[in-house]
Parts: sequence; structure tokens; C-alpha cells
Amino acid sequence: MSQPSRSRVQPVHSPHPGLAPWLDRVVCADCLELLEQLPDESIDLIFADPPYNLQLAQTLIRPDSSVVDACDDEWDQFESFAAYDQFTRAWLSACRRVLKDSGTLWVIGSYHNIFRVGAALQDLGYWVLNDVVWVKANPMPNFRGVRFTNAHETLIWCKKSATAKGYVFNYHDMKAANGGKQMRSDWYFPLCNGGERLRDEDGAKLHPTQKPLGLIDRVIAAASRPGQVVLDPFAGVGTTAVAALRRGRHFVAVEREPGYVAAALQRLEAESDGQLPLFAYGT
Amino acid sequence: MSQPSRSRVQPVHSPHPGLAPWLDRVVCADCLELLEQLPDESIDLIFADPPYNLQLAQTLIRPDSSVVDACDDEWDQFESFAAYDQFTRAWLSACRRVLKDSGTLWVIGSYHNIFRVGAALQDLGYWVLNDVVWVKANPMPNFRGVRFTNAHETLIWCKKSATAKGYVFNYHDMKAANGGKQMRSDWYFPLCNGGERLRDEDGAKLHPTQKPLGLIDRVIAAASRPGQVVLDPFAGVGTTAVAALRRGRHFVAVEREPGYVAAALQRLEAESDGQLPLFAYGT
DNA sequence: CAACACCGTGAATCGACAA
DNA sequence: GTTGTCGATTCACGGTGTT
Repeated sequence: MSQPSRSRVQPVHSPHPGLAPWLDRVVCADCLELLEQLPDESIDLIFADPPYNLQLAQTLIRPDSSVVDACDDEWDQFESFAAYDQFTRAWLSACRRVLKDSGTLWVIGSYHNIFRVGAALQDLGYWVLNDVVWVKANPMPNFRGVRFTNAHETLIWCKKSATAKGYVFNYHDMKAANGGKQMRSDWYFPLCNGGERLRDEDGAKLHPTQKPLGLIDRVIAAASRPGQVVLDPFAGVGTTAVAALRRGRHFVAVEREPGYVAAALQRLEAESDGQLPLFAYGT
Repeated sequence: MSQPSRSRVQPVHSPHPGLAPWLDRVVCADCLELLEQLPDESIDLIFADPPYNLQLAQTLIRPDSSVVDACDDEWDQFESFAAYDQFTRAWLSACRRVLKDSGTLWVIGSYHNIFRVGAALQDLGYWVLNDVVWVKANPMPNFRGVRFTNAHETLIWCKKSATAKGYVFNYHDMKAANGGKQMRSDWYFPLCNGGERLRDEDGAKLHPTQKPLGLIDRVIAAASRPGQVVLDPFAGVGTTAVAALRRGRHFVAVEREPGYVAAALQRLEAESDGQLPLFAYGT
């Protein structure tokens, strides 16, 4: 990891010392390499959407004989559960070092990986505050009729340790957003599609698993305050960064795939309408 | 484990050899002791609602009897998780031996234990088919307003191995029960209360976590056929047995606490209206 | 222009059996 | 183990085109 190669338009008088080179940047790097560069206890909130290790065995055909466009990307391939566990513990450990004692971590996953992630974070000393289910309005059906429709994903929300104090939970905002009743652990959102889904000129999706902005917005609105720093170690096409920007939070976005980084930068520059400093590439 | 001490009213001409002493019985025993008595590959469906009280697991299983610090000590957490994992792997292994190759296992839990259970069963070779969330119609609010309302629990449905064939999924029944559309992985049920909740003369709950009958009925209806055998290694007050009985499935119910066993027997005798053989106590 | 029909698609661990 | 055959199998939403 070298320093970013493009300088910002304006100097930032940051209340976040040591983060300046990466603050409000999308950095193209392996997340472990970048996390090594960040100071201890510098991050308020982490949202992580790691590879799910789907282990797809064959092509899936719909009843109308069309082929499902599966997530078969190289970055989602792991040799074994043991290899996935090692990867998981590595990034969770690195995140724990940079997380403030008052900070919290969110991870999203499916049954393929979430149990392993949950056990690993408990083993590392994180303390679970809630698990939350994203109930999908419009999931893909089970075409063969051999299982239940996979209609949800799971998020885990945890603090740094059982004894950690001072984490942010904007209880009243959540209650207000839920019609005056306490926000529950089941969240209903549609899949990311329509105009929100990023596509190339041919209409192909830019990212196989782009998350809905509304989902991440709720995470940021619930568990951070304006001016705090949100880290996304698997930033993809930058949905977390966009949500942070709109909510007035700083962000540090890390993504290994240059194509995703380019899409995220384009999205953020459109979002900020030229008012934001330029966003930087790492190496 | 001795043989049951009370004989049945009628001989059972069972298509389930080796299970006769425990078939359609509530056995008062530690589940590991009873599982040792069951033949290999004799069970079609297992529903397990294991304890997740870490303090309980610690006092029961921790090998040494050293005095531990308060439960907010990190080392203590590790010890506690390790003890719980050991307990989990033991009963999951025993269940896997008695499960038919075509059988499936369900486990229910909350964020306190479900990640550990899920990782353990994957490590043991079970293959997850679905995770299912029980979305609670009427959850207990979070009185202190420091977290989201804990409004769901998680069930994991798995088969014996990735290559196991022939598991039961009554797709059309589930579809019909869902108004003609595929049954999804999010199930909406109220908590067990009202007339369904078992209480003593003082109105106190007989069991702290009695599950709603509708939830377990859906599990049995989805994943077993009439005449098959359902095992519940943590039977509590016998909800699984009642559900199996009503659906025409045989059951083997194991529960360590005599008070719960007594409640389950009373419930089943009322349920069967004298038509069932007497239910047996183990030791 | 409104209403309707049609089509594409989404983190998916998606057969059983005989030769 | 591999291959070929037979058979059973989809929901919600958004975009486009037609009536």
C-alpha cells in the first residue's frame, strides 16, 4: 500500500488523526494490506459484506430453460471451510484493532458463511448485540422445488467486547423510522434492482451482489453519528460510501477489484456533484 | 439407561426395528445416554431445541472446578464458548449416527448459540439445506432501548452430508399451506402463550422457552412422512411429540428434567384420549 | 394516455435412476 | 464413477411494448 496518488482539492482539518490519507476515499487494495496502515482505534463503525463462499456445484436452469446468472466470481472461491475460516479470522482481527472501543461492527451473510463468521467473531472477543434478518421482498424462487425459498440474509451487529461501553444506537431515530414502535430485528427491503442497480452499457450488472442502499442506510443511521468514520473493508461498488456520504459520515472504503473501484468512484463523484474532494486510488 | 419400567398396552408391530423400547415414548434421560442406545440410521427427522445458557453449560461441562471470575472476563467467555462447543459437538455427533442417510436435522437457536451450532454441524459433515427465521408476531420489547427488539429466532435445516440423497421435503404441501406460493424461509408465528402455554396451579410457566406448536408442526409437515420417526433430544414439555402425534408420525422424546417429562406425559395422555399406549420413564 | 401483456432477472450450496 | 434419460419445476418487480 502506497499513499494515494491523487491529492485532494481542499485540505481536511480532520478530527480523525492518522486517517487523512484514506478519509472519504475509495482505496483499491486488499483489505488486510490497507487495514495494516490504519491507526489503532480510529474507526467508529464497520460494515462488512465479505465473500459468502457459495460453493455452487452446477449451472441452475429455470423452468423456462433459461440460465441463472450465478455468482461464480473467483473472489468467492475458497478451498475449504478451514480456508474460509482463516480468511474470516484475519479480516475480523484486523478490523478489531482499528475499531474504537466504543465502535461496532456489522457483517452480512447467508447460511453458507454466517455461522462461521458469527462463531469466529465471538471467538475473537466481539460481543453480539443483535442479529438482524433482511427479509427480501422479492427473492429468487427455488426453481426445483426442493427447498424453501431463500428469502432472507442475516446481519450480525456486535461491539468490540462484552465490557465495551459507549456504542452508538440511535434508539429514537429508529423508533421514529418504524412508525413510533421499537425497530425490530427483522427488516423488510426489496432487492437492489431497477434504477439503483449499477449496470454497464450492455445492461449487465456491474457487481453480482450489490446491496440495497436502504439496508445500509439503516445500519449507518442506527449505529453512528454525523462526522464519525465508517469503514467498509469489502466496499464493492461503494454502496456503504454513498450511504455514509448522504448521512454526513466520513468513510474509508477498501476494494480489491479495480473495476468495482472505478464504478464506486464514478458513483460518488456524481453523488457529490463536484463538491467533494477527489477520490484517490491506492495501489 | 435401563429399559423403560412400564410396559405398553398393545404390542407394536413396528417397521422400526430396534426402536421399540423408545418409540412413542417420553424418556427421562440425558440425551447422550439415550442416543447411545439407539441403532445406527434409525431416525428420519430430528428436531432439536438445545439449551443455550452458557453459564449452565459451563457448570455442567467444564472439566475442572476452579472458581472463575465474573462472566465479563474474556478468558471466561472463551472457556464458556469452548465448553458449549464441546457439548454441541457431542450431541450433534450422536444425532448424526442415529440419523438415516435420507434423514434431516433441524436446530433452533438465537444469536447466543446459533452461530456456534451452525459452524459445528458444518464441521461434522452435515450439509445445510436452508436457514429459516421464526419471525415473532409479539416479541418481548427491549425495555432499555439499547438494541433492536429481538424479534426472531433462527432454525437450521440440514441433511446428513453434502451427497446424501432422498431427504423428504413436502414441497406441494408447503406451497398449499402458503396460499399457493412457495413457502419462504421467513415464518411468521406468535409466541407460545394463551391456552397453549403450559402453566402450573399458580399460573407460573412450566417451561421457560416452550415453542409454539404451529412452528414445530410446520417442521414436521415439511420434512417427514406419516409413519416415520421423529426424534427430539431436548424434548422439554413435549411439543415435538404432540406435533408428531397429530401428524401421524412416531416420536422418540428425550428430556432430562423429570418435571418437564411429567408435564409432557400428561399432555400426551390428554392428547391421545387413552388411545395411545402408556408412556414410559427411563432412568 | 391509460391499461395491460410480456419479458428479463435476482448471493442458489436447487434430481433420481438405470445402464 | 459417468453418462444419458426422464421428469418436475418460479415469484416479485421493473422495464418495454402493445392495445
